Amino acid sequence: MSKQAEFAVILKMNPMFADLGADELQRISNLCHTQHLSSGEVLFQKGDPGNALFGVRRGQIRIETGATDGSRLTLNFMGAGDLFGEVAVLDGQERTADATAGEATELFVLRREDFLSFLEREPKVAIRIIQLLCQRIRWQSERMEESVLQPLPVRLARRLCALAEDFGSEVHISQEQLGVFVGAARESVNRQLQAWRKDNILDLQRGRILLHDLTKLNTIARNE
Amino acid sequence: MSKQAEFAVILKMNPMFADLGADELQRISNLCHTQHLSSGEVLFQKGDPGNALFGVRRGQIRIETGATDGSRLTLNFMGAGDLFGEVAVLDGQERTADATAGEATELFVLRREDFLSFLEREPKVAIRIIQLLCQRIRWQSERMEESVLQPLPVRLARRLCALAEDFGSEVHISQEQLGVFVGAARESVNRQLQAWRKDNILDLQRGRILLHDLTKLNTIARNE
DNA sequence: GCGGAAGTGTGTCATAAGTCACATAAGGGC
DNA sequence: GCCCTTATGTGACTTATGACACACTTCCGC
Repeated sequence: MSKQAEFAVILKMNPMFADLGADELQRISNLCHTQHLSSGEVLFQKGDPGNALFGVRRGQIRIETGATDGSRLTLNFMGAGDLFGEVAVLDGQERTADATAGEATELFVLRREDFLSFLEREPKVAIRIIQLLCQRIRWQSERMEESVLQPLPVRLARRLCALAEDFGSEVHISQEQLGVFVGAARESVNRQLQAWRKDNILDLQRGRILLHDLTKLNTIARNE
Repeated sequence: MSKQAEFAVILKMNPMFADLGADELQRISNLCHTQHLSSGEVLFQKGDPGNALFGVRRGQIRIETGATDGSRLTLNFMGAGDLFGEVAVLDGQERTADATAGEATELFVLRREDFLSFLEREPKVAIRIIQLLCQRIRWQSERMEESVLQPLPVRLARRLCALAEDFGSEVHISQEQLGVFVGAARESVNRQLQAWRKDNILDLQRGRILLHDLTKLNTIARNE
């Protein structure tokens, strides 16, 4: 499969591009480049202009933020097939976090200038993008109301399910970071995880969580 | 001032159109129509296709939702100069709430089909709109994290300040509805308002709140 | 293998906010 | 005026979660 075709597949998996036609996807894919990073190399830092969209071809990128106390907290992991910077490529605003390669990584790069001039030549695609952004705005505001008002177990279950999508049943994350993800204290996260461990829903090890029963976790996440 | 010029002024006041040039605003304004509603008349209902953007020229529109128990809760009031349906006009999705005229009302109407074909002819404006939507997405996600994690007094103060922008220092709203706005129980809202009344920040009457000290309220809203 | 750092487990306490249960008050229609 | 509905005020209780404190464990470098 050509590099471009591979990138098209990744785009297609992202909700933001999923509804575009094969034809349009292919023309966007033709704009892409690739970039290699060695482990630990910095892709961008907070404050850099957001001048591209990235797709992970292989390897891993960590999205992290330098906390005020000097410690670093990982906000997200992007693995093979993940796309990030969809918004930045469109509006060029500053990056709001740092991105570093967690291992040797190869990225697809779609540069802002290339994408914008493409949109200018293809107003129909631009309108399509507008509609997708609108969907995202709606989706966000639904989630906003819904999600944060949920009790901690629900938020935690949702996050774990989401992580399971990316990493399978063995999620490599500290309870501290999990707390940051769901907006809760580390101790509260720990207590909830302990409760689930007693119910054989999962198992705990230093720095990782083994998910045994995704089904139950999903039920909790739905909060029915 | 011509009808179109008046509409342009309203558009300009909305963050979504504020950064467009005078020239572009004027061309958009030229697409507008007007519509008259008598008091109590229904503008649209939940589930209707979102086929237009509206600006209130005079009068008042209530955005409300039929709760499952049959009672109606007002989610928002739109007064003269307010714009609503910015997202619907772009993506045409279903309305998520009902809109009714609270009094005799005259509206500016920008129809979806007119706006989209305008964007198709003017890809530069479309790209501009894309960037504005992106800003909104960023703004939303910042607020999402920030706002809902704030304690109730902060959320309440913010909402009251926002209402004061629209209605001046006499806000006509029930404590019940205020509770819905900030995602809190009516009783909690009442207790906080009572506390502020004791501090002479505001005064309470049946169905309305008199804001005496917006400055203090703003300080609380900033949560410093 | 020692020592420190980082991650984890748990008890105790404080607090914000929801829930329930009333009492009271203010308009509105007759 | 008189009732009825709706809005408001408040006390008592419960619960979820954060905050602090501290023990214990695992890993890693020297």
